[in-house]
Amino acid sequence: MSHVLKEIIKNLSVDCAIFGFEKSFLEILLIKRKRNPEKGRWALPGGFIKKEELVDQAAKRVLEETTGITNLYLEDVAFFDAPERFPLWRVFTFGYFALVSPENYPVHIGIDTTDVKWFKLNELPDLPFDHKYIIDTALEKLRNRVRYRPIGFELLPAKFTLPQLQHLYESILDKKLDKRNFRKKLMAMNLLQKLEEKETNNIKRAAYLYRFDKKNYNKLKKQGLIFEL
Amino acid sequence: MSHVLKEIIKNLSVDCAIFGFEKSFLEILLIKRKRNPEKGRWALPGGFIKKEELVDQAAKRVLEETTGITNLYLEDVAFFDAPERFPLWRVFTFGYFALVSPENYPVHIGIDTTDVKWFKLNELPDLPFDHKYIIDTALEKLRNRVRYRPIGFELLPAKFTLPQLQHLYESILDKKLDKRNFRKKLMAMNLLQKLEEKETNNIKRAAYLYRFDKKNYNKLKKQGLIFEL
DNA sequence: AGTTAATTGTGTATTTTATACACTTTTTAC
DNA sequence: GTAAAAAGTGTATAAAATACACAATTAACT
Repeated sequence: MSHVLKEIIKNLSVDCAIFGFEKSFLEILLIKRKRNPEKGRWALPGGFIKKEELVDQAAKRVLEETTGITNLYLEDVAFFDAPERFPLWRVFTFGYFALVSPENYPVHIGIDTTDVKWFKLNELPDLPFDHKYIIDTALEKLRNRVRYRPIGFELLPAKFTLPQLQHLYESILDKKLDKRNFRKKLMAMNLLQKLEEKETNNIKRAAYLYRFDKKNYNKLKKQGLIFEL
Repeated sequence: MSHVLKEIIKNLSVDCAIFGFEKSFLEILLIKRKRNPEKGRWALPGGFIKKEELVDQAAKRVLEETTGITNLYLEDVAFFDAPERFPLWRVFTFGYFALVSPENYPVHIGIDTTDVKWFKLNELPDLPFDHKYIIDTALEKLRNRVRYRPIGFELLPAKFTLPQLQHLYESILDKKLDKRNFRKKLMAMNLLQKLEEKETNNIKRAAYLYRFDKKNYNKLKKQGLIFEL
């Protein structure tokens, strides 16, 4: 690797808001900072952009370096430019987000990091910089998305129940949905396969498991009817 | 003005795609560059961000300095980060856009500029850097907007005809609309006032003039049903 | 074993919104 | 005065979103 490739751009960074859907709850991935400023605090995975790097690439690299997550499609959310957002000098940051099934993306502790953990969205610790604001902005984007795209289907756990899925949508949209209408719309998309199995370890009545129907999804995608998250 | 306020950030700029709607056509405002690189060519109004400045402010300032347009609400489109987009060194740029009625925003030749002119979108000159791509991206954003917001109502000329307005929508969406359905939807919004006057200087049958009903617009806006462009 | 409580699962009727579609009126140019 | 171009106008149909209630399953409790 050449010297140039290692050089960073000191006034540009990326921060990643990785949302996870686990057991009906919407979560977010945070890292514990190894260095100052804000050493020891939980924060979004982030880092500086390098001299010859595209911002998208920087986001992927930074996420991998800090959390071990690789091969994830990250989407641009917005830029954050408040002059005092970083205390030492002025840093503009690009916010990125993704929605994943945590079981598909095992994490490990990376560089500049002393811990990595999923937090339920309503149990967030106090975050440094403008990271809470970045998360809120990313959530806002997720909410807009979910209205007109079958979001997150590729990112679900292999098997899931409809109540879980509805719970995910309700978490994202922050409102109750009608069970029958939700299912009707889902079924109309023709993207789910009902399995014979039911969930285990449940209290009360067990729900049927479904899996995502990749074949149909790819067919629709070819026709341009569905877009990648 | 302090020294710091004048200092620029050499690797960050803004470029403004200002769309105008004049006599049924969608146009864009370009400036002729006074300096190298690309001296003498038509390009988007743009310039570097200053050390203590928000990006939104930079966009407003740059637009005013180069074209004389003041007091215009500009909206962020996207960032552009291709390493070779600026030939001399690496510059990230933030694209901004607005949709205006040119008659409400008279232009004059500003700094670093030898000319300012509105160009019809289908009669664009060859543009330097990635400016054509920035315009296409801004148009894409405009197209998405127009679907679920009564775009541009505040920005129309004081008096306009429905065929003109329909033409605007058709230009943005790049497709024909049904006259009756278009009017039905418009009228349902309750945002237009029909005037007694008709347009002049016309060939064939003259169309009635309408004006934008600000009172109703503000009422709806207070209820959160309408958002600023 | 029977009862209670929690959760899953299922269909229809109504309202709202979007779409398709054709002729008359006005005005200018010839 | 007639031909040509554009403005103006309403209804019927299809599609999509919404509102709504009860029976089935299972675990926990007595």
